[in-house]
Formats: sequence, structure tokens, C-alpha cells
Amino acid sequence: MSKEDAIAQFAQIFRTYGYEGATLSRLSKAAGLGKASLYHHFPRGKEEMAEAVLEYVNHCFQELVLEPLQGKGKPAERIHKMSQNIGEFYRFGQDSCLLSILSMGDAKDLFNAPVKKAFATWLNTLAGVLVEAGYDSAEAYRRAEDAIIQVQGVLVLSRSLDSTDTFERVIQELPDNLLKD
Amino acid sequence: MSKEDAIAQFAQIFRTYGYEGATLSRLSKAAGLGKASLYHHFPRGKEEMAEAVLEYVNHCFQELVLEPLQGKGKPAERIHKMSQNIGEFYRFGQDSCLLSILSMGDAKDLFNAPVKKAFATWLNTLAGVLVEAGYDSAEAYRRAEDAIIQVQGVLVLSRSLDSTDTFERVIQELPDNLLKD
DNA sequence: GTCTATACACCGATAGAC
DNA sequence: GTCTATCGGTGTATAGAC
Repeated sequence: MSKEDAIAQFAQIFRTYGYEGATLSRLSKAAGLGKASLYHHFPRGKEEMAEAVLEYVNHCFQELVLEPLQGKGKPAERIHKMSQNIGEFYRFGQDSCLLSILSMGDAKDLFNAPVKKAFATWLNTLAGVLVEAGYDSAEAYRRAEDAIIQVQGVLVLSRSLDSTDTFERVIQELPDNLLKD
Repeated sequence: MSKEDAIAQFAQIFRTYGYEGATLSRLSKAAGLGKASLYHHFPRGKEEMAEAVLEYVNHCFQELVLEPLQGKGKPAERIHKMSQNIGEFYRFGQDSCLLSILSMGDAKDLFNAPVKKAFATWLNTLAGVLVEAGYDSAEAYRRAEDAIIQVQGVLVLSRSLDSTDTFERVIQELPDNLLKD
């Protein structure tokens, strides 16, 4: 297994169990390596593994969600593409948001800055597209906030109810909600 | 400190650190008792403490959010009261939702049933008011889902961004969103 | 680069004095 | 009813053989 594959497996562990619940035993099993071997690749231990996961997830998010927003088409088309890819990014509601997970408990102190930055980038990128679509910047920012809130909210609800049907509906309605009126 | 006061303190620990992160050391400190003393009041240990917290929080939620919805006034007034009290219940975005916390990691297996039930009750109670307000039941249910999604989403965002201003806006707009069109 | 063995702290939980 | 002391287990992390 490549290092990147291992990090992708780690991501699932952190998302599922949280930072405290992501024990070295679980991470070791997910990577198919002994606990001691993990320290060869991540000398600073669990914290460095979480950093690698955060970097990896940010990279995926950049490709799937941010780049489509910065593409060439009409604003409406870009927003549609973003919404589709959000579905893929969160595996249609099966995955929790890593950022929201890392904003809890002890992890909050460790990852406060990058988590804030990631949300701010999403907010600003989406608001930028809405400004292009004709909204003034305050209204664009509110709508971008509302969209992110809907995504985060439906992820929580999907996890709590063990059901992804509401996720599908919310993602499908996201473009219309962003551009209506 | 009364048992109920201790349970309220426990709730803050579970909300802040999650089920795994809510260690007996932290719970003991929050209650102002030694670890061993906790077992006098909660013989089955941490799991029983979390059960007590869940029961306590459900009770608060019942009083603050559900009962106003089942009151006597017009639907619009009841929804307005619910929204106000949601602000109080979540301390205006400073608190995470205990249900969403208990739907993660190992706690998910332990508390799946009551968490699902609590969300279902909220959904059905709110949808009932919207039916009274004139929506057909499918539309009422969708709107109730959307409102709960907005609340959960803004709680995540508030926690991640360490800011409660968006929370205030979303709660304020909640009644209009539920009843518009 | 991966392993076994181990160190030491903290976990949840219990025994028993007071 | 609360405490100190302690248990067995697991947590993160390290040492050193191969």
C-alpha cells in the first residue's frame, strides 16, 4: 500500500471515530502496518498523521469542489458542478466532514487555524461566483454561508438517522437555492 | 452540588469532548467528586452517565422546543417561540448538539436508537405544525427537515469558525424560511 | 522498512477504609 | 457518600533486532 493510500484509509478512521477515537491500533490496522512502523513514516506520531490527512482531504476538496467553481463556464453551471462533486466528496452522505470532526475536543486546539482557513476559502470562493452571478457581495456571502450550512447540516442528519435520502435531496436542490429570487 | 447539577455539568463535557473524550477524570472534575464516588451515583459507569445526560437534555429540549410547538397560539407564533428557544437551548451557537455528538464513533452503537428517536420526534412535531399552517404533509416534512438541517449546520459552522454571528442570523430567519411562499 | 518487546501514562472500574 | 489505593487494559511512543 502506498503512503497516499494509507492516508486515505486514515481519513476514514478520523472521520468515523474522531481524533481521540482514532487510536494507533485502528490506524495501524487500516494501514496494514504494525504500530511501530507508523512512526517510520510519521515520526511525530498521531498528530502528524492527522496533519497528513487534513492536507490530503484539502487536496481532494480543492479538486472536486473549489476548482469547478473557478472554471470557465457560467456561474450556474459551475455551481451545478460543485454540487454534484460535493455529493461525491462526502460519498453521498455516508462520510462525515473531517473539518467538523477536527473542530471538536482536543483536536480543536491543534487544528483550529487550518480548519478555519478551509471553511473561509470555501465561503469566499463560492461567494465570488455568486457576485459574478449578479448578487451584491453581502448577499453573496449570506447565500454562500447558507449553502455550506445546508451541506454540514444534512451530513449531521444523515449520520444521526443512518439514512442518505435527505442528503440526495439537499444536494440536488442546492443550485436552485443558491440562485433563486 | 445536586445530582441534576452534576448531570448538567456532564452534558457540557460530553458536548465539548465527545463520548470518547469525556474521560472519568474530566467528568469527576466537573462534578467536584472523586472518580470512585461517581460509581456510587452511576453504578454502570460512564455509559450510565451518558444515558443520564441524554435523558436530561431530552427533557430540556422537550420544554424549550417541543412544548412551544404543541401550544395553543397560531402556527406562526409557535414557530417563532421555538426558534427563540432553540437559541437558548444551544446557548446561541456556543454549544454543540449532544445528539450529533453521540452519533459518532463508539457512542453511535450505544445510542443509535434514542438519537434517531429524538430527531424523529422533532421532525414530526415541527411538520405537524406546518400541516396546521396549511402545507400538505410531504411539503411540511421537507420544510421541517430543512429547518433542522439549518440548525445543525449552523452549529457545526459556529464551532468550526469560533463565531456565533451566523448562528444569530440563521435562527432569526428560521420562522420566515419555514413559512415563506 | 517492518517487526517484537517494552516504557510509561491514563483509561474505566473496583475494593475497602472512614 | 466520599475517599485513597489499586486493578487490568489500552493509549501513545520508543528501543533495538532483523
